[in-house]
Amino acid sequence: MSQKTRSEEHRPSLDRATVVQTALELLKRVGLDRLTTRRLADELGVKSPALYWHFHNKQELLDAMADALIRGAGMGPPRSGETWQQWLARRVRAYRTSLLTYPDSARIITEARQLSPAAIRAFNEELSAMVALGFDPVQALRTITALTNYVNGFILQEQSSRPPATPEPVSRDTLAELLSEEQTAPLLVALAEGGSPYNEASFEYGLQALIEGCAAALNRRAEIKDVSGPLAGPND
Amino acid sequence: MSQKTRSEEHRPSLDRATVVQTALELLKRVGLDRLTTRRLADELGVKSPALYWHFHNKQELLDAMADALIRGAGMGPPRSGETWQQWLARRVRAYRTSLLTYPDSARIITEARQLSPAAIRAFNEELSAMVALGFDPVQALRTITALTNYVNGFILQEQSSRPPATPEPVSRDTLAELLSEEQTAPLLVALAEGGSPYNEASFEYGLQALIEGCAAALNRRAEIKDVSGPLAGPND
DNA sequence: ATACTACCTTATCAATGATAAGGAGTCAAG
DNA sequence: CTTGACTCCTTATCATTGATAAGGTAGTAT
Repeated sequence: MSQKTRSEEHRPSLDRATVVQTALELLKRVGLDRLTTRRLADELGVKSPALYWHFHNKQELLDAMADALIRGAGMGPPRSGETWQQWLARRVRAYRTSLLTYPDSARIITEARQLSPAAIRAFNEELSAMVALGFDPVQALRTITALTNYVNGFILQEQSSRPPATPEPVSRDTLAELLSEEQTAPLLVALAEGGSPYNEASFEYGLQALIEGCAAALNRRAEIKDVSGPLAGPND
Repeated sequence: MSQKTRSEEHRPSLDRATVVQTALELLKRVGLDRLTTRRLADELGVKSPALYWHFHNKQELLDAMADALIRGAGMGPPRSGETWQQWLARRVRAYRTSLLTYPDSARIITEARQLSPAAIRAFNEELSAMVALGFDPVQALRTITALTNYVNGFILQEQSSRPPATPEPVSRDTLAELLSEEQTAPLLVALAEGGSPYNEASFEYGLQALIEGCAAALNRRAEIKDVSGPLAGPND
């Protein structure tokens, strides 16, 4: 009774995977606030209540979308010969690049309530790889957590300014007024010389800083361990 | 005609400041998704359309709330004798502590469309202080940006798991199952030894790493400048 | 008195997430 | 072949929520 050899015909037109896939495509075109259940149902050639057969509610669909976004964002083990710094930097860049192709993706991810077992397992795999590279588990988790929070925060801001509307929160002319005619206001100078705080260079700055800072913390701990007990792992 | 000596009576029961204040109190009690215009109006002893006299739409109210949250989150110049590392760390901690008293505050801030001139000016003040401490404007902006994005990302996750419901995304027992009985899974070990990735220690780890990494970048640039041209600013 | 402005109310929308009830197809058992 | 059950979708219908239109009331200015 549980083993159901489904015949070829009457294959249900929907399943979770296709719904999620279509939802992501729709998201890419119209953004999160126009991603309504009706519109998505239309896209699937179906009426909106049909979605509730496959998902308890919209949040569950959004969770599944978040999961798909994360899993499509290039998790994976380090390449051979890569330092963990190179690996994690590559991974974080891939994550950002991937998310930037979907508007509001960071919002969806940060508001997701829970991820799939598969995603959690993949995450655990990464921790294992880090441990293999010399991290202890707590540091590995905290390092990934820090990186993830940084990227999410960054992308969130990057995506919150609508592309068609304002490339920056406020136009530069308006800013000049606000800062009371001082053309030497550091904010104006910084924007003129460094561009938007949400460009590639700005992203790299924080990413490198974070990774470097984690490396420093890791080295300190390694030294301490070396002193207190020379049983430490592969610390080159 | 513009100078209106308002008589004592018939003082309008609402103004933006009180609406924002009441909205923040309501937020603290019920959270963002129950912060509806009707409920807020009730709280103010008024009918919901009255709000639209003071705010164009709900987003504008949320923007004002974001602004109030930011301005109440302890911006300010460094204390005398403080290194910029100490100053910024203190500032970021105060920001987090302050935001954590309001549920969903990070969501409100990251989704805000624009801040008030006052907030922008305050931000510019901070950049000025950083420049006075040896930053060039671009680095100052990028450093603050990085820190802000990290904190926002962190708090967002911290606040996304509902306090009454799940203290962690998944319970530890469930996790154990998911990770296929391996009690040595790094994720399990890390959680057991280091606690939730959204606790104080985890926050401090990333904060310190980020600040330290920025310091390293700053030092590198200072050295380069020292070599290429000794015209650099107040550099110790 | 008249007109004007500031501020709020009542009535009403449209959009959206969600549910209830039911129908059409498929399958297995008798 | 009929019956019942299960899967998956539809039609009808809600309740909630942000928002607007139109109007009223009280002061203020002319």
